[in-house]
Amino acid sequence: MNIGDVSDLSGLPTKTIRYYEDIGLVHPARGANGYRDFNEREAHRLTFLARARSLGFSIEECRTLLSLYADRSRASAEVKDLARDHLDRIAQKIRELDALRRTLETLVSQCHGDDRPDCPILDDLSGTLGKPT
Amino acid sequence: MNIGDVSDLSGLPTKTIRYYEDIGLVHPARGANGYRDFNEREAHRLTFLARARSLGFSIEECRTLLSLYADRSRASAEVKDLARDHLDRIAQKIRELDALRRTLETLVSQCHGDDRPDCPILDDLSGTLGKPT
DNA sequence: ATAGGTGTTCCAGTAACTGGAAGGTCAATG
DNA sequence: CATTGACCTTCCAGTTACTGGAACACCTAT
Repeated sequence: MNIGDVSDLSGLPTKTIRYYEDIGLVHPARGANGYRDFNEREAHRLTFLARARSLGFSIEECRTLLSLYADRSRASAEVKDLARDHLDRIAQKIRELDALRRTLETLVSQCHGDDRPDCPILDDLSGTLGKPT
Repeated sequence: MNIGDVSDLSGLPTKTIRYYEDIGLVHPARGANGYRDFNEREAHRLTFLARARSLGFSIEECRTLLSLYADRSRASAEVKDLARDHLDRIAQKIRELDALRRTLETLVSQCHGDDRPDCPILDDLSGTLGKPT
């Protein structure tokens, strides 16, 4: 398969696939014309990567997941730990964003938002008032 | 004030402050020795930036906010619009992360996580099963 | 004089791509 | 056979918002 085919298959842009080869996540063979030639296994690694990335795993986590996937004797506990760490980070990020959202909502609701110049949002940013949050 | 002083004041690392000067967010004067010399106004801009960044506004949004802040005649509606756009993006991000969290939670809960090799998480990533989410 | 704590510049690296230029290859058509 | 257009190649640069480090100047105090 050429790069365009695995791109269609995996949903990853060709640019990204070439990048993944650069950083050693896939190892396609090369045809006589210099084109990359993906076999089943390499194509499968790409769909695996696409899914793992869409779940928010970092490239390095994906690298680990791929090696765990290739290791037929690894314990599922290793994978679960990685996934749980990732889950914790996501949950933490959500909490942070939610705190941010609440602060911003308060500020936005306090700003009358008309053509007058006084603005509680800028007042907060400039620190001229006791800060909320 | 030297850069170290405004760093203490604003909570921003000196590296970041130099970077902010590079990209034109602050314009400190220079002393005879070549050291940056921050007056009240420039120091204030830095605390403004620190707060705006901590609320998740991008550098370019901060640039806009600073100019709106400097413009005594601007309408508060402009600021409110910017803040609301930002709020919308945050809310969207939260929704996405939450969907991710739910998917991962399902996967993690399905994995027995012991020393056996079979693992629903990897199965999902490899696409050998109907995908949840 | 010297030591430590500042400050300066400049270069490179981070994460994960993305865009674009310049050019080679392939399949089909006229 | 030539050409067209889609596809492929490599390489370089840019993105975001910094961060680290090297090499060097300066300032204060002992």
